[in-house]
Amino acid sequence: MASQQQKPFLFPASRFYNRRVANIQDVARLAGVSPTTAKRALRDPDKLTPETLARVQQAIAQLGYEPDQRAGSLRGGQSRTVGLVVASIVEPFFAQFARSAGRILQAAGYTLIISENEYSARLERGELSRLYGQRVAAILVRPGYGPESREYLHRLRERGLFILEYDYRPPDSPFPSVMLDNAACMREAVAYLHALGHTRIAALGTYDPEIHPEERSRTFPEAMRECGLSVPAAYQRVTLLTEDTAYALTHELLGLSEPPTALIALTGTQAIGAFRAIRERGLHLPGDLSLLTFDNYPWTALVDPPVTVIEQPVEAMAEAAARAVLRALEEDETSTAHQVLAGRLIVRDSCAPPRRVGAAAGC
Amino acid sequence: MASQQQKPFLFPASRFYNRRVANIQDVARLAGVSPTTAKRALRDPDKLTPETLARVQQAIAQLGYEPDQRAGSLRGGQSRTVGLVVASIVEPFFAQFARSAGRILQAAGYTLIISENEYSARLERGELSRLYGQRVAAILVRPGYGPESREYLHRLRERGLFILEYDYRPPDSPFPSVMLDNAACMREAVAYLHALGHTRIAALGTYDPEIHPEERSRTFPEAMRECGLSVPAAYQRVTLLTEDTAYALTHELLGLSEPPTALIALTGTQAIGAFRAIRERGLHLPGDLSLLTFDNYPWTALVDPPVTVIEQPVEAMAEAAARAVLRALEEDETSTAHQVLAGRLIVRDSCAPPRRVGAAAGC
DNA sequence: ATCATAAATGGTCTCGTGGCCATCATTGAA
DNA sequence: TTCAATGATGGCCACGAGACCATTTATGAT
Repeated sequence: MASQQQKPFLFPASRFYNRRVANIQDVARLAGVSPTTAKRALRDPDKLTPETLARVQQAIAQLGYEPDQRAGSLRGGQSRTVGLVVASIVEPFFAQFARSAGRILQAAGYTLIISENEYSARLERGELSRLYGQRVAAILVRPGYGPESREYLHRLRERGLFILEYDYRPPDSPFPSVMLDNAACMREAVAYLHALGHTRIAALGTYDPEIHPEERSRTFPEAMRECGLSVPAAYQRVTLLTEDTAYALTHELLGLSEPPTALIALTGTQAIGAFRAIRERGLHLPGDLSLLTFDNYPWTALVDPPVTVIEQPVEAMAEAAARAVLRALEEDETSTAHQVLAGRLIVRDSCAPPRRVGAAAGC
Repeated sequence: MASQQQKPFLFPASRFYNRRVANIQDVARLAGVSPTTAKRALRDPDKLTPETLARVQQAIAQLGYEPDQRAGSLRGGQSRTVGLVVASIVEPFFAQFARSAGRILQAAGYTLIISENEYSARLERGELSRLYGQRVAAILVRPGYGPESREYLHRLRERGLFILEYDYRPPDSPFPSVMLDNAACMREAVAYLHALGHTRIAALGTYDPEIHPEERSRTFPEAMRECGLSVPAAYQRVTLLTEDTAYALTHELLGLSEPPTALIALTGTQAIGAFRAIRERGLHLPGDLSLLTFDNYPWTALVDPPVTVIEQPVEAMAEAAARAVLRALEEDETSTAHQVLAGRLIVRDSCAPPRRVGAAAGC
């Protein structure tokens, strides 16, 4: 036991009396070498004679020494830490994304710090600050709605952080991104429903630049137009990506005098709300109504009928994002690429031709 | 623009040329005060004359200065960072736990670092090391199975970290803990099924000290005994808490010559596997079989029939855990309390009296 | 006017590690 | 024997903020 008397330093909190943790100096002292030599045992061991190396390693083992990452990163400016901002960690899409991205980054020696913005740029602003306080080297962000964090993201980039947006990308955002091909997915969804004979189709959420600027909502009317359809004004209602608002909106839409015959939920969470509302109204899928949703969550295959979904390549998206981070941090490659990944329509049993066929048909 | 020429220091990575981030010295220089005074503008502003304060604040705003948390924590030994080890972040129980605990800790100025152990102490060991490398002040851990991390947890405690276990607690573990009252929940579940007339009840997983040391499995036979029932040897099969193993086990159990009339899934994820297997065998709930599961996940209310569940007070558990951390870190209160929280049986429609009533009945 | 007191401000060291340069020892060749 | 080259090791400072003590300045009482 060396180390104890050398310095009479007391930590502020009484809990830490006697709790000094071994550092590289203690290791060096115990091994009878200089701190520099001790460090080399960790960083480039071949530079030491086998005997010295063994002695230092013995000391490390004896003291249970483990380097302090904070101190190590202090000099370089950034830490081997990456921030991940998700909208909501309880949303499986984000949980899976976090897991996949985290694994890749960890394998490369980075630690992920996750935070939530609840789809709000205002909350995001605070989270970004916290992450910057930790001097993360990069931030993967699913941007929240609103302008409150945009300027700050730019400032972070100027400070040397690598910023990447995923899942959502504000208009004209200059940051590299990893996105689902929302337009193509929406086209495929609409085309599929149209082919079944639907003309009165509603998406759970209409585009709104402030409240609901989602690409899926924006491209829905375009996809409809491509099939020669249009979205009735009564169906155009702004909502959020939460279960409750989707539930309320579904009730509203199905209460119309000319209700939609097919519903497209934009996320798996929305689909839960829609599903609840549909059941409450005593409607049966797919006879009374067709339902299609983004996100291939486990439960969608479990309910009756199993729900037709558009599956997102979550792992591939997370991997693309993580690899972009590694390229930027380790190879200095400041790409500004916008990666777009394809989704996949998985047809199950929640969609069928509409009951009472109206005027339009064919395509 | 001060700061540029003062030091000709170049960061190792070329990306950081010219990217020096403002520190408190830069602020002080710009405001024309000493670094100490500049710091005080942040920590105890009342100690400054209003004019000086304003000048420093102006400088802070102009430079966009934000303190480096790493440097700040270096001196004190620990950082304002807390590690959270979950088994799997895609399991909603853990995602919710992480969210709730994270919010409380963040509100108190801490940052949460999440990592996964996949129910394995071996993997956990590595994650703990990573967390310790960041010098987290505390670790909330859902322990993985196996001995590989126990000694290390003790060492971390000796180094001053506050360790708390939640959701699972190895036998004789000395660390404070926050647990569901698994025994009571299991008793209630078994009593409920028994009251419906079931005698052939199986839990999805039998206690095994190495592979499956879950309290729920351990207390299941006890709960059965209290109702005068016993668990047939054929039902006693060791499994894991994953969907696939639960799926396989359900198939096995239902393939027996005397299959159980009621199944208890130990987690929501297990329930998904069980549900799939039940459906594949063409069995109908609750007529052919009763199913009851831990975890009140959203989908359990959505499927047909809605599944009877035991709800865990996830938020309360997370809050209890987070508060324990804050008490330990801020008030120096090293409690070793084992908190146990009650679950709640939510009866829905997946349980009914068994079809062909065998010998036993009543209770 | 003088001194005591408190308020405001500054100086200096610490934390643990990484990077760079200096030093010392050893070896082999001229 | 001397010199150069190489290998092994050590010294020193930077990083950014916190803690503590020292110093300067203002205030008020005697």
